[in-house]
Amino acid sequence: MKAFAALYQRLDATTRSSVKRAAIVDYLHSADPRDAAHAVAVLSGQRPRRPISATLLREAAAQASDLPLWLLEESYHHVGDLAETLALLLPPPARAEDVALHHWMEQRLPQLARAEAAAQQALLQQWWAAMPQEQRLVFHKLLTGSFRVGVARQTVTQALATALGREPGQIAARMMGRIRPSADLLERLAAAEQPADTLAPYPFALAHALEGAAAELGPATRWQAEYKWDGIRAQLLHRAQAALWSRGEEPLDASFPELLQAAQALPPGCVLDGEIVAWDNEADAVAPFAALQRRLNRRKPGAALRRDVPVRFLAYDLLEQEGEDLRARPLRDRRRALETLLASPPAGIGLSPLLQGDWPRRARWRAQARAARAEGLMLKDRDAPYPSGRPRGPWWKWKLDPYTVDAVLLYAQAGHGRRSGLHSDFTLGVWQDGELVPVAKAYSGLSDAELLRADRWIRAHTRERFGPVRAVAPEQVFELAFEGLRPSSRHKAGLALRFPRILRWREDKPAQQADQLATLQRLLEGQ
DNA sequence: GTTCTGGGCCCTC
DNA sequence: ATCCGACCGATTCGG
DNA sequence: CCGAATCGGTCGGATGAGGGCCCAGAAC
Repeated sequence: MKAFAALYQRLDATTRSSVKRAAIVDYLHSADPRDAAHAVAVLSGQRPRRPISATLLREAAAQASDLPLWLLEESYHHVGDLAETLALLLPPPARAEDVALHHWMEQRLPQLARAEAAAQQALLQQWWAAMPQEQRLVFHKLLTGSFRVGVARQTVTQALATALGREPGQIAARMMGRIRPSADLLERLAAAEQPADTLAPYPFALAHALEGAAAELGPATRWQAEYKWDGIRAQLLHRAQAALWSRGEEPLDASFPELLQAAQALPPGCVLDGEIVAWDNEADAVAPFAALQRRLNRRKPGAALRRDVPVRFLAYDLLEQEGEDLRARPLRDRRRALETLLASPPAGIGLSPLLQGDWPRRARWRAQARAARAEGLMLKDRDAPYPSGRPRGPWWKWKLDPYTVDAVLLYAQAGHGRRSGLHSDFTLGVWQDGELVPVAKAYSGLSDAELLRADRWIRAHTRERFGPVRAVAPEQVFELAFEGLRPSSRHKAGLALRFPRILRWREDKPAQQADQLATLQRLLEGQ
């Protein structure tokens, strides 16, 4: 763990990816392969399930440091990071022993997870007493689950490629899906042959938002247009078995068994890229995203739920056919192969239709997108291979224009991490019968300078404090942009905004001129 | 003792 | 999802 | 011609709403 803690410190001390890469390479060269395997898994975002609740952890830390719980909480609010707060407050260890990372991951953390509450705290006391101070932070990061050190999967991939002397592309392909952190992980990543039994997906192609006019992309015939469905992006594959993967590389097999069954009817050795959508059988159309959410994260959807919320996989790309990787072929070829493959698709799998026509015609498709339960259109270069990651050029999302609303700042709360100490988290409201009712929280959209100015204003105009939350004089108006509305119990207004963000600070506008709740309610009904 | 509720986490968008 | 800001590498600018 | 400024592309970090899961503690 000593070497891993040192690696963490090197990663944490810089924002330069070149330095981060070098630090990981150094670590991989010197670490025990068993430890390296776990380090790779953790750094690339594969975190163990939380072995102890935050409450028990805090209590144990309060006891170990002989501090009252409230003081620990207060310190946490100032530091903004639980793992760091605890690392700073605990007394120095009585003795120091170095336990290997793989031992922590394979023995001690599972042991902690299995233990009863009292035993968990006893174990922590025992471990803290023998843990070198500089290892605590990393240890707490492993415990709290929030292992964020600013290392992208890609950084880890590049470091692995350097350390193992392989192409980043090969490493990236082998890192897809779940990583098994066994002692031979590095060997497996470096091996010349891809294991035949893999059910791993391909790296997902992602798109940038289109800025400017679509016509600037060139002739419409070069661009394939489809709806941007409001569902869950996924790869559905059939190799030795069927499998379904989310964009975050989480297996979705358990949640959507009917899609797996459908995939088994496809010829083996094929991988589809597409969108899982909820389906309205009566209307024979896509159902709202909210319906789909009831299916997501279900361990085992019951028959009633499956009947209530039927789903479909709308395919729009074919990445593999008869075991052959098609990604290098131009989209027009892949699309043709996809249409042939799905000429008479199994129940549950559909073909996402193309939206033909020139740019003005496509602008009209886009204008109607909301009625089709789509968020806009996708525009894809027919001559381009399947993109890896999110490059600029081959794929664009041409979303609907967002709605806007002018809302009044009601409450503010301090942020975390980079934002700790700044009141960056705003709750905003609109008018109803002469009162302001909260409709949304928003932070993003202000520059650092504006945030600093807003923080100063908030401190000077606080009316009341509820713990970390301040109620402020209802004077400041912010223009919010959002993608849609839905009924909500979270906010007093009874509705919530989707993807709210601050467009600008309307310092020119008095609070009385902010928007009315009725306006938003009408918008919700009209949607 | 059983059921309800709220908070934290973690996934989607 | 969204957004801002920092960094990186390549290209252009200016002395 | 070479170093400095600039620019597009990427990456990192901090944040929204909603639903399921899990656990602890309260209510019945």
